[in-house]
Amino acid sequence: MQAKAHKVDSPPAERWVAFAEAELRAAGHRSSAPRAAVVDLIGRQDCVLTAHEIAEELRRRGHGVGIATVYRTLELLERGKLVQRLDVGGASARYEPAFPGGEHHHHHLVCERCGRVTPFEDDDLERAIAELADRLSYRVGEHDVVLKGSCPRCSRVAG
Amino acid sequence: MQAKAHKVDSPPAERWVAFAEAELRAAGHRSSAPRAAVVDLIGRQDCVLTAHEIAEELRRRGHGVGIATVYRTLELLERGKLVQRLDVGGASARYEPAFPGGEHHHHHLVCERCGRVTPFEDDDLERAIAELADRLSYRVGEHDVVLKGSCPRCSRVAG
DNA sequence: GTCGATGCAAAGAATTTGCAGGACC
DNA sequence: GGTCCTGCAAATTCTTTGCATCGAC
Repeated sequence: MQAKAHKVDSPPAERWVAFAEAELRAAGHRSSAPRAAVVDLIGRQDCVLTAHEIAEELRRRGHGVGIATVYRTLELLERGKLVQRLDVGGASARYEPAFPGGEHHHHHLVCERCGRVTPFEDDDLERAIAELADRLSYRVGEHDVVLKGSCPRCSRVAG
Repeated sequence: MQAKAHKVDSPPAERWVAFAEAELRAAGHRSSAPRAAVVDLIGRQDCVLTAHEIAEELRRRGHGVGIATVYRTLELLERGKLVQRLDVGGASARYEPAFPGGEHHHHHLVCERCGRVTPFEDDDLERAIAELADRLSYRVGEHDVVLKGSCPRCSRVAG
């Protein structure tokens, strides 16, 4: 339960991609190669991505997609709760696949030195948040806790 | 412990303002009216403010301060750990006074409907985070948990 | 054939930076 | 009087939007 506790079991990419495409279709959207490429990339990445990173990676793979299309697709996915948007404090927002019913729900640690984003799950934290929400008479929705700190590697190197 | 649990005791503004000014001075910075106005406003506000809000409020009070100066002052304060920067998901960053030694440490709830930001404290959450950090062999620094949801008022109005 | 989707480029918004002049010590 | 600070405006970066064109259904 030490250094590898941060490794959340990798989400079933294929399942999410199929699900997301079906949802978009069901919502009355047409299918298209650029959009499919974006959805596919998001589903297969294990780390959170920025819009720029998505566009860049697709270009590298030869399927150049306009940055506007990337943003429009992300907005669509976010509205359908198919992706989770993260604000980890950098200039740009990051996105990751979201599963229905809160499956694979997790949070993130951000290393302030190297910028690495590490997912984690924790039942105690979840419970604390739930009790908290009751007490505050606040309805907490799809919360995402972003903790900032220094990852093991960076802590070792520089205090 | 119900609807008013979100009211954290208001921070001692005067004390923070004096402390921040002393720290800046000690760090070798000169004093100036614009910078003092920014520090003073941050210290007296009970809610988190954006750079734009700070500039706007100061202009309203007749002490127009250039937006660049506001940003430069905020950066200075942030580097000295005199303010805490918050990314609550909007377009712009928000800032609030920070006290030495983690005094008045708290977190925030953000209402996704009305945008209101509400501070809260919670020992259980704090404990869960501390244990978590150990287990992950991650060194968690000045963490700030931002929970998003729907505040009591908005929940009552619209489901 | 209609209407949504795309890509480019322009528009916007937030933040940073260059620079000339002014203020502090 | 030298150096730091300020304000303006230009530059950057991220994101959104207008519009003509293309493609799915």
